[in-house]
Amino acid sequence: MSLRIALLGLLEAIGPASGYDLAKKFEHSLNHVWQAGHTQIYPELVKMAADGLVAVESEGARGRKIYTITPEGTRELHTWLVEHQPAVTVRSETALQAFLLPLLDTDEAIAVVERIRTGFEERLAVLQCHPKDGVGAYAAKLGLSHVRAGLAWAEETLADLRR
Amino acid sequence: MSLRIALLGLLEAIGPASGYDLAKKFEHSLNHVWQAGHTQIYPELVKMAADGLVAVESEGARGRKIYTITPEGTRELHTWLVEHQPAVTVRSETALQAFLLPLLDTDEAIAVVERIRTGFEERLAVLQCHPKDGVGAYAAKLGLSHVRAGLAWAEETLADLRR
DNA sequence: GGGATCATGTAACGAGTTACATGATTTG
DNA sequence: CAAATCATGTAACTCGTTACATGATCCC
Repeated sequence: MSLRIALLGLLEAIGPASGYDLAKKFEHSLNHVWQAGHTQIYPELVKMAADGLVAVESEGARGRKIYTITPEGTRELHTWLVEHQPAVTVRSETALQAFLLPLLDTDEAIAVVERIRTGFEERLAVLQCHPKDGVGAYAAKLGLSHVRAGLAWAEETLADLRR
Repeated sequence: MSLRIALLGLLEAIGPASGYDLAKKFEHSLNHVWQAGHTQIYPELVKMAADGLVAVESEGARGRKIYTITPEGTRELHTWLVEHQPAVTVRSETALQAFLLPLLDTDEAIAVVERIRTGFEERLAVLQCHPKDGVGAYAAKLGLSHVRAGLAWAEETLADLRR
C-alpha cells in the first residue's frame, strides 16, 4: 500500500515521470523515508495503471514510459494522507544490536557502538546535503532529528560503557 | 536473518524459552526494535533447530516446547553482533506523511501533524514504562531519544505551519 | 568502438501478514 | 461450565530482494 502512496505522491509532487525517474527519486530524496528498487516499482506501476490510479501519458525514446497521476489517483493519495493513521513497524538492525549489547564484553560493545556511531555520522552527512525546501523538506528535517538523536545516544552509551 | 538473531539473542539473554514466550517478548520488550508474530516465529524456530542453532530442551504441558540456544547458535549470534554492519532500511509511514505534507492545505497538514504527534506521545508513554536496566536497556534509551526527536519535530513543524 | 548510463522488464526466492484451525489448562 | 489465556501450527497471500536478461543512446 505505502509503495503505491509513495509513487502517487511523487507523481503529484514532481509531475509526470517514468519508472526510472521514480526509482532515482527513491534512491535519493525518498531514501530516508521509504525504500524500493526498480524491480518493485515497474510492476507496481503496471498494477496501478490497471487500477486506474496512474496512466501512461506518452512513450519516449528508449522505450521510456511517462506515467501521470489520474484524478482517481489524486483522490486515493489525498484520502490516505488525511485519514490513514501511520502504522509503526520498527525493524532496525541498529536497535537490535543496541538491544543485545549487554551480551558482549565491554570492549566488544564499545567497538559495536563506535561502528553504529560511524553509520549515523554518514547518514548525517547525506541528510545535510538535502535541499532545505521543496517537497520532502519536512521529512528531511525529521530524518535529521532522528539521526542526531541516534548520534547523541551513541556518545552517551560510549561514555557509559567506558566508565 | 535478523529474525534469527533476535531469537538467538533472546534465548541467550533470558535462557530457555518456548516459541510462545519469545512471541510475548517480541510484543513487549522487543516491540520498538524488531517485530514478528508467532506465525513467523514458530516455523523459524523449526528451521533454526534443523540448522543446529537451537534445540528443543524439553516438552512441557500443553505441547509446550522449550528451546535452548546451542553453542553453534551462540557463535552465530556473537559473530553477527561483532561483525555485521547494520543495514539501514527505513520504511516509515510517518516519514512518508511528513514527506508529502506540502501537498496538503495548511489546515489539513496541521491535522496530520497533530495525529503524528499523538502517535509519538503514545509511544513515549509505552517506552517510559520500560525497566531502566537489564537486556534491552540501551535499546529502550535509543527508542526514547528517537521518539523525543519525533515529538520535537512535530512541535516545530506545527509552529511552522501555523505561522 | 567501448564504457557509462538510460530504460525496462522477469523469475526465483525469502520475509512478513492475515486468516484459519485446534486443543489444553486455568480462573472466576 | 464458560471465558480467558496458553500453546502450537498451516495456508494463502503480499511485499521486498537478488539475480538475470535485454537493448537503446550518449559521450569519450
